[in-house]
Amino acid sequence: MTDILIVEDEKELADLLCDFLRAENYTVSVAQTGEKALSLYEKYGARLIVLDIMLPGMDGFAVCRKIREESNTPILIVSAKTEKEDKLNGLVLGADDYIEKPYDIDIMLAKISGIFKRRYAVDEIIDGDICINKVSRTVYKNDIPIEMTPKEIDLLLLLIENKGKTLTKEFLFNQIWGSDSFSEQQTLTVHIKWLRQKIENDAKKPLRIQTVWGVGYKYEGI
Amino acid sequence: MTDILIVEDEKELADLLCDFLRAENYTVSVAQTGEKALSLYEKYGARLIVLDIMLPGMDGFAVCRKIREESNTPILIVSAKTEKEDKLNGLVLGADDYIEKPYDIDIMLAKISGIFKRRYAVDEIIDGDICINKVSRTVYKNDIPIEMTPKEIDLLLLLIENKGKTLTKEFLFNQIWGSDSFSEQQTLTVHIKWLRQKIENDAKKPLRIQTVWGVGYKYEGI
DNA sequence: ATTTCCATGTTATACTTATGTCACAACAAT
DNA sequence: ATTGTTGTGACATAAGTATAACATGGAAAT
Repeated sequence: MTDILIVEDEKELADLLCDFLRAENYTVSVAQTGEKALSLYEKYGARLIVLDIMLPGMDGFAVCRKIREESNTPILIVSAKTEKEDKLNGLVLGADDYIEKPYDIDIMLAKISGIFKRRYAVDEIIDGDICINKVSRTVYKNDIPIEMTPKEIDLLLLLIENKGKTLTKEFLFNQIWGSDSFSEQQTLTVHIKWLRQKIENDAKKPLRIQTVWGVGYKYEGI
Repeated sequence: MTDILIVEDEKELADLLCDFLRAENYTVSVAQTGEKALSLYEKYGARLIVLDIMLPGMDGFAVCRKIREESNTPILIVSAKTEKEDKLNGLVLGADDYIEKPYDIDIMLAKISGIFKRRYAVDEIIDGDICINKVSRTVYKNDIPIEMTPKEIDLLLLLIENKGKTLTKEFLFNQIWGSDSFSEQQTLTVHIKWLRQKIENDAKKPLRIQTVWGVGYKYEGI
């Protein structure tokens, strides 16, 4: 499935947006007419549709209605018209958000990332033999539940949700303990140690939670 | 290094922006004149400069030019003038974006976060057979990971992100060690040496990190 | 009330790695 | 050749991290 389907007849504008989105690791496809959009959607689906209202032939409203007949795929309406009726019309039709042309590219990106977050946030994270359920806050290793203290889960989630990223000790500390906390430094390393004992196969040679010397820690996926 | 250096003579405006940015966890410093800005930049560096054009004394364009002489740090121009020439001037000078006064704070924040994403969330910098992953802070040569110390990575990044530009020893030193550091001179050359041993094909004839005699070093792309 | 238990912090110490310094060699520029 | 600058290797030290053992304080159990 494609992440984002852009429906826009101005090719340059579509391409520009496309570039920015791909730079943020979305997969993107572009349709220049409503008809094309529907057929692409039929064929490949999409997680989000960025839909210009003003289209040659079949207009954006019609596309929106058609898509809503069969799914709840989020739709972000783009329109050059500033009239209120459009805004209303779009949202009533089931669009999830609205942006006016000409738009600032950063605002557009922020809106899109917001929609993805709200709509596609996951509550189960799996990495190798580890599985974390964010809702129940339970951790399984090889399907066997592991007792975790709140702080441990917080720390693990923070690391695993930034898999591959090096997080500074300061950042980790502020996120878990709050920047106004008194305790420091060693507290973090001690908790890292406990976490390793629970999730690493060999706590002596941690593969998952790796030390980045002088900086912090990072979680490496398996 | 500071995240954002605001150059703005209207103190209230600067403070306001400053507060918003700090709330988003950027570190911020403010300069009210061009001269102050340059000296702050020399001393502490910055990841982004938000630069008002209309300044008492040395104007924004001059500041922009000066900074461009020694680095590629992104610059966001702020201007009350709406004339096109400004826009051009600013962008030609190498500014990365442009915003008009009075600006909407949300747009400003979106632009800034956009610049940070595009510029610093670039995971990978590739140059020939060298690949640096900034988020995980790992360096690969021919896909083989190379062990790097924090200072080495900092130094390499600073050089490679200003590819082709000669960075003075003083600038390099201030950026990596901080201008208040005691140690000096030889420390830098020693670190350069270590870096060369790790990334040059022939450490005796360094191609990437070139010595600019009497001035400093520059990274030459392959 | 008292005890027990457990998550969490703290501290001291061993250990590992990075960093800075120095003396001297090599080098470019004049 | 002389001078100032840069490169090098050996070494000392500083800084960061891991670990174990212990302290604390609140919640649950008795």
